[in-house]
Amino acid sequence: MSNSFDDIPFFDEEPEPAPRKAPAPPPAGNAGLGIAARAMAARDQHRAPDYLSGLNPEQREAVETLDGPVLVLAGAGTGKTRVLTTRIAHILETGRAFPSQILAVTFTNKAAREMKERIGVLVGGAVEGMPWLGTFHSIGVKLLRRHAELAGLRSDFTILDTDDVIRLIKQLIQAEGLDDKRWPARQFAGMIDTWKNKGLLPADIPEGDARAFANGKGRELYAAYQARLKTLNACDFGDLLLHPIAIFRQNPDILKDYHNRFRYILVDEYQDTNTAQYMWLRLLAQRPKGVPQNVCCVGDDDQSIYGWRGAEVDNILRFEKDFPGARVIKLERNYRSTEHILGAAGRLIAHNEGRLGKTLFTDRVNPDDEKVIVHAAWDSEEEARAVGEEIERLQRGDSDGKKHALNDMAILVRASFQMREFEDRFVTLGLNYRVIGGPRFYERMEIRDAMAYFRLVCQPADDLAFERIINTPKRGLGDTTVRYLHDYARARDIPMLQAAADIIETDELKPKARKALFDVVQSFRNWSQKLENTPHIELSEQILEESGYTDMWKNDKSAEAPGRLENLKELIRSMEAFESMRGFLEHVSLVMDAEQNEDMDAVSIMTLHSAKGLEFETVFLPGWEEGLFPHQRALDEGGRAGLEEERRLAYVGITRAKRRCHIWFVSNRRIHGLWQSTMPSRFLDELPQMHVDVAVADTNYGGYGGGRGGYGQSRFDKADPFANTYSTPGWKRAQQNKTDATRDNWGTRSGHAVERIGYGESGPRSRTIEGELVAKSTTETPSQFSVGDRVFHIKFGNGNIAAIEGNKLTIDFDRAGQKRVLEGFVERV
DNA sequence: TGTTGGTCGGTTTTT
DNA sequence: CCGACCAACA
Repeated sequence: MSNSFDDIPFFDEEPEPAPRKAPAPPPAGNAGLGIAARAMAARDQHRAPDYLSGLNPEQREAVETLDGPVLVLAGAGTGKTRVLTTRIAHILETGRAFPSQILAVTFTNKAAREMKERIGVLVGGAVEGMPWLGTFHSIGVKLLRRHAELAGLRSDFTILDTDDVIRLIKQLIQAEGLDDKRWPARQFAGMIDTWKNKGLLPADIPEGDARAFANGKGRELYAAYQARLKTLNACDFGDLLLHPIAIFRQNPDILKDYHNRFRYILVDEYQDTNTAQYMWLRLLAQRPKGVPQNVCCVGDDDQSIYGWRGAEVDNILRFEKDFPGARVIKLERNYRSTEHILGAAGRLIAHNEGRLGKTLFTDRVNPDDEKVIVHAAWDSEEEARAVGEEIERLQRGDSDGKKHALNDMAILVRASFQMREFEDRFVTLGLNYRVIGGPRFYERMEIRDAMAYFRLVCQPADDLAFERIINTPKRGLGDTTVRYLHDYARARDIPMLQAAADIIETDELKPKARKALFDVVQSFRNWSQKLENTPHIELSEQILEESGYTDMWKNDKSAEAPGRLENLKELIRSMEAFESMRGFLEHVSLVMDAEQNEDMDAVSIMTLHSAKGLEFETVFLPGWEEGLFPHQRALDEGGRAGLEEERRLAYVGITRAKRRCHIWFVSNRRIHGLWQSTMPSRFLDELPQMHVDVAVADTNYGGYGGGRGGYGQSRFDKADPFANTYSTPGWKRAQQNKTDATRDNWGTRSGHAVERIGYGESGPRSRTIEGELVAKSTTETPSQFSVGDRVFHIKFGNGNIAAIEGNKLTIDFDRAGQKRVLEGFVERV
């Protein structure tokens, strides 16, 4: 069957687009001093081009320093994207390079899309001429399609998603005769990912890593995985970077071609690059001595929040070493936030060591600007309720007479489980919200199934797609048949679809299975033939109809079925934007997200991680408690570095706010089903008092607790409401360790609306302070309580102990019903 | 082949 | 405590 890839143009077959306004093509060989001089002259003599006006001096320097390496340290809200896009426009307008000679790399597809749009606006018109603007991965695919054979692949290779990868690894683990329960495929997929992020091939992985998995067979398993990918004519995401790196290293002539091609290289979000990306970049950016390395990296070390998935902040920290003579430009003038927000964020991030050091400032100071407000709530339910009320207040315009749009507000959480409470609350309030992130369109089961059909039509060797849909819908081709097919194919080193075609010629299978398989094979033959001459939309619909896939969902009576059918329609609709089925598949494998509905006015709820790069008038930051934020695991696993990354996350959160930033913490949170008392986040102590207000009693204290010790005014009555809470060993140590860093905080902390419920002496909840673990001490000491004891709990009131397991008590409360709580939080009455 | 019960884990996510 | 996922069943 023909499997040509003619519809994907290779770069050197594209006609060179003429520069839009540039008078002459770039001079070959030298760095174009003549043009530079002319551009400078043009700038000095005439009015600067429109696109340069309105840039501040630093931005302008970043745009106009075209020769040699440049590092732009762009703080939050300092116009980073503007610099990047204007710089590209400037390169084009001064005729220094054709659009196809600029390599511009982003991390997300969204960023790439936005950059394209904005360059289009600046240069006036479409930017189709920028074929090398994209994510590391999409550019990687392009390179790899061009040189696939050098990586042992054909140019029509498939890109596997995580789901495929896990299934494949599982097969390999089982094939090795290993227990896939003991050695989970998911975990190994994670290990491979980590290795590939570091640019490590099977031969390169540390011996320790290799031994740590699959009875010491880690390395073999990784090698087997790579081999299997090759036979499948497939690669995973990591390979999109690693294969090009290997190709460049082994073929200096090819690398040289690209050196000649890419006159200018730009990298966005440089602080998020991992080692593999760094290696890739260095290969492309390096130049013989004397030839300027026109590489411009833009980033912010203070916003590096992806260390846990392999990003190396170090890449940005050592830029000047890597590219000698680099010009380093700091953008510190912030156009987004009020002085209070910048002041709070700046003081917080100053607690990190090992930063390049920037201080954001603004001179648009307004005495009416609200300080950052810290609120205390009793528990997460009250937190959600109070945030909901604040949102409604803003919406109505109570406080300042202005009615605020929900679109201008966001709730940024540390962990996604926090979202639920807000969603619940907003549903009851009838408040529109949208969750950003979460499960994505192309990850839905029905979409993946449909895509598997399309993949198999385009790429008959895609065994993973074959196995996914061969019995979906049910065709009576169960495990036994599939395994037989699998073994048959592996033994002869042919694709399973081919194996199926062979087998139906024999009488190996039972008549029923044979008939079913025959039908499927026929169908695929039919569809593959139509691939070249039938419009892809029509063919796709046909495939889903004829395969019985849509019928399967039509006959499904479950509640989700109609939604799934709707998604399938949406899938077909989204294909219209593409020229061919292959083009569509490529897009989807790289761009996993679908557009969000922006029309509705709604509050956004998302994690801090997905908020990077966004901005909102008002930002709510709930859950600032030790253990949650900074997250306990970040501290346990990352120590000081982990803490600093958490702090950067907090910095990212605060700097998302343009005008209003409300931070919340609660005293009680249910973690793994147990009610736990929590301490306010240390980050709160790191905020400067002069930019922060503490909201006093701004919530309705409903709930339990009745009578005695109830949550209300009384909690402020105590001479020192922190006496109990802050008597844990960890806290004491933190007090001793206090440096000048905390001196400018809120001093005595007493006006602070908090009370803890730690009655018992340092309960079972010691924490980590400054990266030092004070163990999550669950030391099993015999309980001081017995079943039947009458006890009091500050949240739930009085009750009787029904059961005791270690330090966990099950208590029948008079008013709150049965709850499980840690014994440190109750006292005998 | 679909249901059920039992176990395990429970931060962040792109491509 | 709750949900996802997997193995054992009817």
